[in-house]
Amino acid sequence: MAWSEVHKQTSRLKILDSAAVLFMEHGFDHIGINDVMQHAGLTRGAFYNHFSSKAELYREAILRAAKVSSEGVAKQSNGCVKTMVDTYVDVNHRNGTAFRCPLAFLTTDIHHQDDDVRNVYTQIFKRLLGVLSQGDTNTLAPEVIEKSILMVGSIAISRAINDEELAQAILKTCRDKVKEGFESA
Amino acid sequence: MAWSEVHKQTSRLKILDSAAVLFMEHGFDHIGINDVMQHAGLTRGAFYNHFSSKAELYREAILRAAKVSSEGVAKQSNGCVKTMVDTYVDVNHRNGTAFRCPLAFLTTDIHHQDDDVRNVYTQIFKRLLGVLSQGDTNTLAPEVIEKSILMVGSIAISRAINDEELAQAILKTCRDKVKEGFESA
DNA sequence: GTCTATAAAGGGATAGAC
DNA sequence: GTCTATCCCTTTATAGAC
Repeated sequence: MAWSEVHKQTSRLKILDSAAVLFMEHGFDHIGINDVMQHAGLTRGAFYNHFSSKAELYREAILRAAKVSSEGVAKQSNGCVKTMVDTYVDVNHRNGTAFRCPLAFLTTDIHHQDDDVRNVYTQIFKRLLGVLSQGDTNTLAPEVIEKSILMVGSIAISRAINDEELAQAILKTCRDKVKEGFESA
Repeated sequence: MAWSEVHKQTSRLKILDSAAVLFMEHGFDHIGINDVMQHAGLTRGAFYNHFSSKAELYREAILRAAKVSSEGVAKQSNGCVKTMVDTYVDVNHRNGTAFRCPLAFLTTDIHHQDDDVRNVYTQIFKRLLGVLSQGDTNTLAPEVIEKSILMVGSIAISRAINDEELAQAILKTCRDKVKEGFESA
């Protein structure tokens, strides 16, 4: 690959990483192209050499955030599902430290977006169902669905409310409930 | 009360009802003052005789939507908690027909707002905990928290995903789970 | 490939007539 | 109290120099 090609790919990834962090934290409408490019160390004009629109950036940023998020969880949990749940349903996730799962950070934002974005969200949710079903082919078993809603819902709702004590209680309760039935490492 | 006073209160309520519907359905950023006023049958210029800012309107609209929502649920359920859950965790709620609970429709929008808005959201959530605790003073019992997350989370997440079949499965599973332990009417 | 400059559109808020 | 007209700022997207 030529130098200019490498340079372009590097810039693209920087833009994508910045977008992933900023969109998850502040939502689609509160982040402009300018914010993303400044965070990436570039200027606004260069954006359209990498993405055709803000909407396209959003789609790719969600996938990027999901990748970073699932890799971050996997790294800490070493394949143990109970530890994975502990890492996901945690105050550090709620506060946006380390990683930010788009399922929980963008829940209601997604409903206002077009079908392309909603498809991406749906695919990521189905991946979570796959992980929770633990090899069982029935990803729609009641326990699997219930646990997925508790995981995503507890993070999303604990982020919305303005009461630290209640937020902590929500996280602890849901964390314990989701871990029920999984084998210890 | 003088005629002009009555007129003003009538206009104010029309604005508030329009704002409640539009904000719940499309979110804070996708609805302008103009949209709200047109929906209410008025023009933009008249808005600031009733509210001092868009943010103030948002706070009041959330409270209004919560009131409409809880009254709508109560009306259909006649005091029976199981029926209340059936009405709330339903595809008609998911699709925004009839009523729209701000807890589930604005979950991630709220995190981006100021403390006043987040306080309102938190108070509404605590009211739900009170209803689910059924007179028991311990609104932070694990079952109460768990049920509240399943109710709000199932509506919020089923609205985000783009797969009708999965959405229906989520609603049915969570509805059944939340009803466990409550007495039939 | 990245920069500066600018076009074009949208929306919050205010002024003043009636 | 409600209307029309307007100010002003933000933001997406494009044009053209280097």
